[in-house]
Amino acid sequence: MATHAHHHHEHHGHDLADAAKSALTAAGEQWTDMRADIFAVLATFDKPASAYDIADLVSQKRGKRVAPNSVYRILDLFVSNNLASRVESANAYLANAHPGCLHDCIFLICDTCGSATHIDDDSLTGNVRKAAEAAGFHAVRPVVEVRGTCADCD
Amino acid sequence: MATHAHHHHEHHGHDLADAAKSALTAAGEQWTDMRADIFAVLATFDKPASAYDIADLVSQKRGKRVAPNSVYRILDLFVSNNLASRVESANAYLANAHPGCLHDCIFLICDTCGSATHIDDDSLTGNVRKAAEAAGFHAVRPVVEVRGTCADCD
DNA sequence: AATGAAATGATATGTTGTAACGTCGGGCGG
DNA sequence: CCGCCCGACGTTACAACATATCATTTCATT
Repeated sequence: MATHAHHHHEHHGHDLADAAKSALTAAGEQWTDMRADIFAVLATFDKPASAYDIADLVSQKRGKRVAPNSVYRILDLFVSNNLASRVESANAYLANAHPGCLHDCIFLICDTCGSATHIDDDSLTGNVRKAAEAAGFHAVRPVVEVRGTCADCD
Repeated sequence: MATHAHHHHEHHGHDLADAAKSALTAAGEQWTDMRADIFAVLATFDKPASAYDIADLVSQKRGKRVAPNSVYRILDLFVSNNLASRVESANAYLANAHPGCLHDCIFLICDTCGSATHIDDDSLTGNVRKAAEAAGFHAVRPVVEVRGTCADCD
């Protein structure tokens, strides 16, 4: 079973945006309007959002075209600072519900409805890292994702 | 430590192509020239190969353009029949060294040299599946990949 | 205001993946 | 042998994802 010593808030809505802002500014980065808008849009998704999805919605919201380019830049920044994660098997991104708190994330992606849920299991991802190190590999970023069907779609 | 009860041959070269052919025909699929060529090319890579890489090389080999389209079709077939795996975090494919033998694979991908090594640890991937099921998720395909640096590049 | 650094915009292009439909050839019933 | 069907492959077009390059804006600092 999963055991991790610390406690998480799961932030939501405005609260989440605040936490994101705090985490980013704490890292010495700016919290600009553009970044706020992109984070806000990303946070509305319950499934992984592609950079182009986000670009479209932010463009609407601003009444002015925002190029994918800009979105990618900011998503990369978010990922670097744990405000968001990239879901590799979906070429898409998810807002992190507890920004500033570092984990190796595990994602469960439903192939039917597309929703993704996030679980933490540090012992499990720790074992993944250990297995890699045992093979003489220096693990930097474990990618643990599970494709399947969620409880609702079963 | 990893434990798995059965034993693997690690096939190589012609031996590997033979094993692939056997596995595919055993599944009721045909082993055509095109499929043989694509498998052969894929097997020459020690790092994940993109469909386009493969298309280029097979085109050379045949002296006639082979469209990515065709390559994807055949790669999908290979993946379905465990002759190859898709490396999600690299958008690329690897030949499976022991075709016909079903595992949840773990890949270690070096961000420096691009090489990928494959390890099996059924207890580990089993735990990933268990963690997913515990969350009410029906796991079909675990994706466990580790980005980092290999022993040679350290 | 002038400067310089960071953020964003604009444009182009590269890479990855799929859809739709046409053609070829081998097996099979007639 | 003939016509038919079906699986494999070809061709073209396009959709989706991602990055490169350079210009412009913004804004804190001087």
